[in-house]
Amino acid sequence: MSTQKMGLRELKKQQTRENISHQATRLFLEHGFDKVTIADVAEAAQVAKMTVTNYFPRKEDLVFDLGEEFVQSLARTVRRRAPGESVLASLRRAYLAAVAEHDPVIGFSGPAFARMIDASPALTARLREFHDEREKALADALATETGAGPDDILPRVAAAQLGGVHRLLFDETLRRTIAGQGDPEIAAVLTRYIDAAFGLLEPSLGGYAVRPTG
Amino acid sequence: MSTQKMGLRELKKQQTRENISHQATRLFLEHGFDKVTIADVAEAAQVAKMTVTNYFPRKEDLVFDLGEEFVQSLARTVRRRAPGESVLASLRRAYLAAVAEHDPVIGFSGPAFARMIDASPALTARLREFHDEREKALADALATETGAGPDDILPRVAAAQLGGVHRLLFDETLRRTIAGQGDPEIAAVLTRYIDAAFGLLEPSLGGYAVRPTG
DNA sequence: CCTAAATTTAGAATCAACCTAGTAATATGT
DNA sequence: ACATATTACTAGGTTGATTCTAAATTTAGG
Repeated sequence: MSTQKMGLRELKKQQTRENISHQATRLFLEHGFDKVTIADVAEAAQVAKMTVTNYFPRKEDLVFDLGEEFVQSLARTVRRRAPGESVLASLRRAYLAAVAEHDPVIGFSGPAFARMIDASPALTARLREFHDEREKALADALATETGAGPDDILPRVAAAQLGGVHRLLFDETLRRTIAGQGDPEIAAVLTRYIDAAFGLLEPSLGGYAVRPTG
Repeated sequence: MSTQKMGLRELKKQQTRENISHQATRLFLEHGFDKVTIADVAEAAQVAKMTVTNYFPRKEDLVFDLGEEFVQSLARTVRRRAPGESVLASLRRAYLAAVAEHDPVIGFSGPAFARMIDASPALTARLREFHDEREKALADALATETGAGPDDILPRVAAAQLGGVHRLLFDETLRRTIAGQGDPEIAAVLTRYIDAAFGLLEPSLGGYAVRPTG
């Protein structure tokens, strides 16, 4: 990931990718996602169109740099939860922490970015896909953690409920950001919403998949 | 909706639309969604390409004829629930009924159709969008039913949980259909899954939005 | 029959996505 | 250091969904 142990070739690839991504983001925020073509991005980054497509197979990928991090976030939180902690408690704790630091991964991406996503059906669809992947990753983690079989539906139901809450709060963060509210204000509201949403899940999931102590 | 009180023009439009949809479905099931072009559909239906696009703005719309029905189904069930019945109970009852009659709207669409969707990222994405619209429609219905304000998140959390379960069961139906299981067999499994999934929601949502008696 | 409105058509333009063959740069083995 | 194999990049073209236009056709309503 870092520049450690990286040859000249890897370094240049990193630079090319970053340059393309940077130019694309700049153009998208300036003119809107749909108004900027792949050719525009290629020209701004001084590379061939094909090079843009090589690094970012879909145009939407130019926007969501944190996609992989986003997809893995819930599954990772669950896997790393402390002994004696339930899945629900670990996710709630992690979410509160992310809210406190205005983490972009939960939606604190700034007004321009939020507007750009909201204005583009293609980006909204891609975001939906990420939510889906994240839920699937969580379901897999839950199945592994609880030793459930492939036909056991409980991990998937739990993942749907938990993923649903996270998606909801993400959308709310975006919505309020677009409405012009500041991050601290949104964070305050989210804290209350977290209590309502996770609190509702407490009776059904509070005792689910508590990691054994020791 | 019916052919009642319909002039010649409306009738022909209906026929044109049905013809296009029918030819498209036939071609898609035969060759796969991605292998058939809009031009192919237009040629088979003996109309101009533009006419296909006029009736079905997106290529995916040629496939999902029951889309609007699908989107409204949960909200309508909730609005029509009996006095004294909770939202959760009404949805559970409606789902069991749909399973019993192998309703296409919950995923009983036949192996060829299921495979077609599964094989096409565009159709999968469109289906995701429908799930999303359905959840939003349900959230609106719940907000109206409970007289919740626009900043009340409870209806949206409930809709996310309920919509999540429905999406899960839909996907499971598709998955098993693709795996070659017959409708009766799938219906039997679903009945058990319904108990597990709705049962898990019982403690959190069992008392939510019970319609007043009288 | 005649005119207005709606529908359908043919044709072109745009652009994302994909493909291919060739060129340039880097890495590797001697 | 040099030759050769890999890998990255480029240039150019193809496909197909989507959008737009103006013209032709069809229907509705006098």
